[in-house]
Amino acid sequence: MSSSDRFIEIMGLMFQDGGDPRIAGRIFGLLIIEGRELSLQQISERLGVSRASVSTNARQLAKRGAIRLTAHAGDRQDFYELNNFPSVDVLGEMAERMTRQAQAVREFIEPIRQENEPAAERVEDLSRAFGHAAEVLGDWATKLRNDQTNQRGHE
Amino acid sequence: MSSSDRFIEIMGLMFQDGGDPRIAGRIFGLLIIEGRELSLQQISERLGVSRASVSTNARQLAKRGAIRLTAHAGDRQDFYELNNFPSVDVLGEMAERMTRQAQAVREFIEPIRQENEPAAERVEDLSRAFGHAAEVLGDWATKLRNDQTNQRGHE
DNA sequence: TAGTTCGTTCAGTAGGTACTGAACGAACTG
DNA sequence: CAGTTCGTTCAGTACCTACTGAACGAACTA
Repeated sequence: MSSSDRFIEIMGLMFQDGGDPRIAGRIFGLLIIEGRELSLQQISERLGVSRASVSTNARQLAKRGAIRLTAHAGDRQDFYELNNFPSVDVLGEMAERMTRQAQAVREFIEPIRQENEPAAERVEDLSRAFGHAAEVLGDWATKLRNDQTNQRGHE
Repeated sequence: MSSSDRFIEIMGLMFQDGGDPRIAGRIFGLLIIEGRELSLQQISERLGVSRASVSTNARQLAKRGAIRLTAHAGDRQDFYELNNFPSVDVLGEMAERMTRQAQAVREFIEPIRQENEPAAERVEDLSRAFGHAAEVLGDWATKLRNDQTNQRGHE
């Protein structure tokens, strides 16, 4: 088993550790190793998993911004490849999630204030923490994008 | 069902959504609402779950820094309460995890370079991304801690 | 000593996902 | 038209983990 294969498995375990499907991590790892677009079929064969799983998980990864779907005229196949700056897109997704959570928590502040004033203060703190997290993540993503754009521009 | 109870359930679902046990989120939510220390037994009764589950999940939350274990002379019970700055500790934990991941990935760079030079570059990028993430999270935690310490100090 | 009250551990279970295989629609070819 | 090759969907399964209940050790009391 090559180091590349082991790396792919490690990525699977990292994803699993974070509560995501192992296959998603393997797809991500494979696309890092290959560095080029692969068809859904190729991914399926290379990883030894069903096309159904690849379809589901690759779309999930694309939604998160880690990889992207590509297409070619005259070819019905879906290709997937590593996004240019996967970390940027993943951070953006995390920021959105934090925003949603901040909003969800915020809706409880006033109702809880009717029942328990000090508790409402703590809930408000939590909502602010989520909001702040969203902000920091968003800024970070922006900074990363600029850094990487400049770096590439100098090549 | 009160707004506080609904809030506790929402926290459970948020944790579940993030890949953590629902009970952990409920404990966290309960301690936010109560704003004081509760014994393991009290948490168990209030949430309607076994002491075993509370034991396991509360220790997990304490390990992550979201809550903390407290004790009193002459009382064998374990009490848990919200940490002063839960977000700070949670960020610190995340930073540590990123550091571990950066390290785990870094170990693959050279072996992969032997097999596939360009792939090694991409793996190195990933390792740097994790390392950078750890750094940003650490800085953020430090900044938060200072902000909050100052804020409290002025009260 | 025996009995109580803690928290923890662990085997077992229930519930929920990850994954598969089969069926399907769409887009194409001959 | 039938046949092929795509991707997706969905029912079924296999697995995994969250949770429980029981058993246990520790620390205490009587």
